[in-house]
Amino acid sequence: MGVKSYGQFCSVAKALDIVGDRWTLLVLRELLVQGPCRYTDLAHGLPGIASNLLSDRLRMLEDAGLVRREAAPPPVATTLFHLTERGRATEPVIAALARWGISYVDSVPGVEDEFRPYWFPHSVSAFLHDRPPGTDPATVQLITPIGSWAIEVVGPTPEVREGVADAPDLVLEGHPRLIIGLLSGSSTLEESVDGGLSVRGDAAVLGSFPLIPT
Amino acid sequence: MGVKSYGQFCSVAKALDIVGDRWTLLVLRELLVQGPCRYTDLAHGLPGIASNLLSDRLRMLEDAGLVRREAAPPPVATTLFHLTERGRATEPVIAALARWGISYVDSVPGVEDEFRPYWFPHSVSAFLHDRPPGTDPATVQLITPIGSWAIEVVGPTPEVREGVADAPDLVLEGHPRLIIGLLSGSSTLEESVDGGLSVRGDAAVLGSFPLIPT
DNA sequence: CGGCATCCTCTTTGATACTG
DNA sequence: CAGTATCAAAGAGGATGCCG
Repeated sequence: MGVKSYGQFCSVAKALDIVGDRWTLLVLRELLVQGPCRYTDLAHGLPGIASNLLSDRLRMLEDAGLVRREAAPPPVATTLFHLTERGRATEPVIAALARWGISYVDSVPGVEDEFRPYWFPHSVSAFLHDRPPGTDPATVQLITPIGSWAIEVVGPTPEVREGVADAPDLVLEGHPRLIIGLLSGSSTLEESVDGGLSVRGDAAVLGSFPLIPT
Repeated sequence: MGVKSYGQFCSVAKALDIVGDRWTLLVLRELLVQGPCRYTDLAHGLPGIASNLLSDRLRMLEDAGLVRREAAPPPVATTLFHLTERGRATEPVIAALARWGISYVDSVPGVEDEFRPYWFPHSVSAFLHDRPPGTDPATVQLITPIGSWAIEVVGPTPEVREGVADAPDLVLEGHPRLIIGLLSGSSTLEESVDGGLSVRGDAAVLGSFPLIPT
């Protein structure tokens, strides 16, 4: 099982020998954003995966030393899948993919994509970057049908946390799709409002907002 | 052609919808490290790829706007495959994979991997990082059967260039495998010397060398 | 229920051969 | 040089069954 090695003396090829199979990187994404998972948690976060494939992928990741299987104590009373240190080290790969892929999230409108609420803050933080020195602190509150999150730019690294901030400079309310579209730059503020996004507060904050430079 | 979409509202999944197919990221690697390529240059840099697959991948990358096909003027007189801006933007993904995969390059000793000399400096630079302020400048000369490169740490970002430096602090000579093993930390200096690496000069330079922290 | 294993069909791949 | 064409083998997807 697993796919044939590329057989190249190149670290990119070697990496893909291990995590390049279909679904593998998404299994790692789930473990990164959900933390330790039961088998069914993983299956739920990977809609469409065949059960035998999830099983195969977990075994391969275990063999490669990226995932560890642990029998959880009574309250859970089942096996949990954990990332090892080496598995957690794939985070920069996932993050790079998340940043590159953000412009495509909005761009397949006809298809009804699956969605899990806990993916959303991860998508948002993927295109925040360290603010340049001298930037004013700012808080942007996101309110969606599937949850609320606050982006807080206080220290050098912006943080996305679940919940509602005290005195946000800006409140964006609407479908996650609209918020992603606006923050990623694929829609203008005007287009987003036309599409149904509610914008309250100081929209100028967006201008100085620490997005990833496109 | 191409693999079925994951159908997830997640930027990682969207990215993998486009670059997640087998061979696709390696085609991008070739275009990144070789620059604009003819079809046969790509085929040569991707040993083992079937011609129809290379053809498919190039068409998919073109359709997705990552690659542009151009008729080159007379001296070349054939079509060249270029990366677009969007294609070049995958570089952080490739780099993250290269860094993560570096520890596996050395670890499949039995297999005879394919090798292309121009991959080597790219592998080396993948695990160099910006030096901390106050680090002394240093030059390390690499000499291998397939070429020589100099790592120069002068400005904040180390540079790998082809050729021979004037007065290197350290010279490492041997098979690329040995050098990668040493620089990536998977072999000690002693093991590398035992394995046939020749080390001349100030080996202490390695200690202060700006490697990616493991 | 959680964690698979099996069986079956369909798509993608790999290898080789051939062409404008 | 830059692909197509063909075909066998492998992997993916889907359904269902099993076992603690």
